[in-house]
Amino acid sequence: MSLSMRDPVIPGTSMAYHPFLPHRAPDFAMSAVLGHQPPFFPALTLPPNGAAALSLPGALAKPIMDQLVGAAETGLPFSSLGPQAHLRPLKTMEPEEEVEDDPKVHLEAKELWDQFHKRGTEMVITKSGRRMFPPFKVRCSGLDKKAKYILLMDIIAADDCRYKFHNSRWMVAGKADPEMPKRMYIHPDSPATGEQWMSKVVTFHKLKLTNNISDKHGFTLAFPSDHATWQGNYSFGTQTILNSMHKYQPRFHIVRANDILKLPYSTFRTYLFPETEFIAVTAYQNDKITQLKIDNNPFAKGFRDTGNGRREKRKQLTLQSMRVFDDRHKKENGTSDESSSEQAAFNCFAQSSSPAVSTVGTSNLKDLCPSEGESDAEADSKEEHGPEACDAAKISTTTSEEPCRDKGSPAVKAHLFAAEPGGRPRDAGRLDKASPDSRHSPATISSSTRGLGAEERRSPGREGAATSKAEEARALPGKEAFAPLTVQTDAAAAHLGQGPLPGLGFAPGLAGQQFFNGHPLFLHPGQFAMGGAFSSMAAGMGPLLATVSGASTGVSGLDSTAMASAAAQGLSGASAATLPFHLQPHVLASQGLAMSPFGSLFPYPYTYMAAAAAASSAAASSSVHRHPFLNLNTMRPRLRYSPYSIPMPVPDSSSLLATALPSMAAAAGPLDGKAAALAASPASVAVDSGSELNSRASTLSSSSVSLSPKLCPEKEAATSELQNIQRLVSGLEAKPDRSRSGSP
DNA sequence: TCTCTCACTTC
DNA sequence: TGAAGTGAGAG
Repeated sequence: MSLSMRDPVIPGTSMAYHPFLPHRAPDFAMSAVLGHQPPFFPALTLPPNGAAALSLPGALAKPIMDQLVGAAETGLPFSSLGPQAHLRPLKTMEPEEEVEDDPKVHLEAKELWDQFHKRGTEMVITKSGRRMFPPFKVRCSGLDKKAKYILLMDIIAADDCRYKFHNSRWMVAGKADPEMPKRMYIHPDSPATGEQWMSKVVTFHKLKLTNNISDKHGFTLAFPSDHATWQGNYSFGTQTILNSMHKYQPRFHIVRANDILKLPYSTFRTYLFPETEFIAVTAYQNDKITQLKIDNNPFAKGFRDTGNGRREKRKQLTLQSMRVFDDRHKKENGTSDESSSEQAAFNCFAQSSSPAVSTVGTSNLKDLCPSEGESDAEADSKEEHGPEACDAAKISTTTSEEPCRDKGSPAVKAHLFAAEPGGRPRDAGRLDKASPDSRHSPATISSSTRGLGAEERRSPGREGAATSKAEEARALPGKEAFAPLTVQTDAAAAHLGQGPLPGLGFAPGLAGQQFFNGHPLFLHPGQFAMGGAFSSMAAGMGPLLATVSGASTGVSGLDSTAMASAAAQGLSGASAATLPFHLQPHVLASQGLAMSPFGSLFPYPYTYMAAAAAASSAAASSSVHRHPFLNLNTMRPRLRYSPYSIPMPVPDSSSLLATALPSMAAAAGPLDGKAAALAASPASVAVDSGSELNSRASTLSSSSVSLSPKLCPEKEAATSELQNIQRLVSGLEAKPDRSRSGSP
């Protein structure tokens, strides 16, 4: 399908825009492609000094501005420009010929992410910028070896809430603060061939998170246009600006294009990994997360119990305090049951944390165990000890904390697509999420502007999974179950001429524009940013910016960071090592370009949640904006999703997988088989609308809720007790240091 | 809550 | 050797 097949932008409603250019560029480019003067061009014009106005880094500004805005530099209003403008030849603006590819993305360091998700999902942001931890790393497969791809990442608000850490858990504390300008980070090695990308793990460790709205790592620009759609700032930079105490969801995008200029005309495949969702904080709130990072981040090695640094000294001090406390406690209270029990717990805590007592190099596991009580033991054991200690450490199958709190993938996913009419905090909805471990599944979001009928599908499996807590629980101890939910946006069909699409988060103005619908990059004008590519321009952006067939940059740098987490990952998972990728099908073709039909998506047995990522736009309502994938069912189905859901670890079902994906099944380990089994045949179920979705969501929610009661009491009791102990300890120390107390 | 400095680490 | 990434801790 060629670009010419797309419907023209509806005059006065929405305007296509190029992320790096004034909004007119794309339209103009399109006009060039179409070979005619766009009739809808208003009188908007670019400032003569377009390039300067954009304040783009030289390396970027040059090629882009020269080629796309070159005409503007002459002072000519776009409206007067025609195909004869100084734009690149039509040919170069056309999308590359269709290439057979079927990108799949596997989140690396998944074990670590899972632990991260279980423990509270805190991600530190600082004024100067902090790297993400766990590091966002993915492995791609299914790419066309010869074709070039641009890989991007951005972080979007997960909901409209502000959070607070209260009583050892995250709670909604109100409405979200105004959203920070969003940025899109382009992997510095982009563009690179599929072969190059697939040869290594793609890491985004250079992306930093900051709360400094005025950080200089970005390039902000203001558009001169009066048009509401174009107001706002675009920023590009190595750092993504986030609001502290707000929840975010990283997204990964694959775009097959050898030229950044083709981004607007290329298919965006967006992948979401629920377990990577996090709450930005300026200081750690949850000790468990701190511990996780200390134990897995090389740079924090100095704080490990096994180290010789300050941590060790501090621990010793703590030990002393503990002894004092212990003695005093005995003298004062004698040995009542209560004290005994408390003491027992305390001792457990202390002992485990004591290097002398704990197994070599595995002290942390126990530290956390008592401190939090909860089922974190499993998590802790895994992460701290790696696989070897993990199994043994799996004490609790109930993610006590999880059920009670607002986390959980399956439910999350359900919620992602559940309507939230009252603007109900997504988080609230999440209260009923099931534990994340049962389904950390990557969500794939593919936006498409093709004229397919809007449909929503859900795999039967999801329902079963949602309702089957037992199974979920069962799955927890062992491996992760995957609850796939695939959603495909079909912007074009969904609403052409229908006006605003709240469900998708399309700005009213964009509703009628299919060209860019479903394109995350374009649907989030205010959120677009370029990241590290600029900082490391020479290496990464050079090629990217060199429009045409620039020499493909190698991906040598992709794997540069081998975090300690890798160790943990490797340890804990036999799964990680043996598992083939957790592939994510995505499907979408942006702008009418024919891409794999949805049907082709379902065959993938993996857990995916495809959502309408693209949806949001600067003009979109805040909630929608923040949640492109939410409220999908608030209106007519605009999404086609297929939740593969769930945890139906039935051996037999694996056969299905094998059938569907012989090669994959063969390669996959037991876990995969399970995951596959979980994924019901997507094609088989075509949910027609939000109503069903809602009902399903409801089911999920209710089921989750019902489960909570069972899991919480027990856990809470333990937690409470532990917390009491912790408080006592805290009382003795200037600062509570749960994980480090120890006793002789 | 946030910011800054510090000691420590990796690379 | 030094730049840069860490969490702790103080303010």
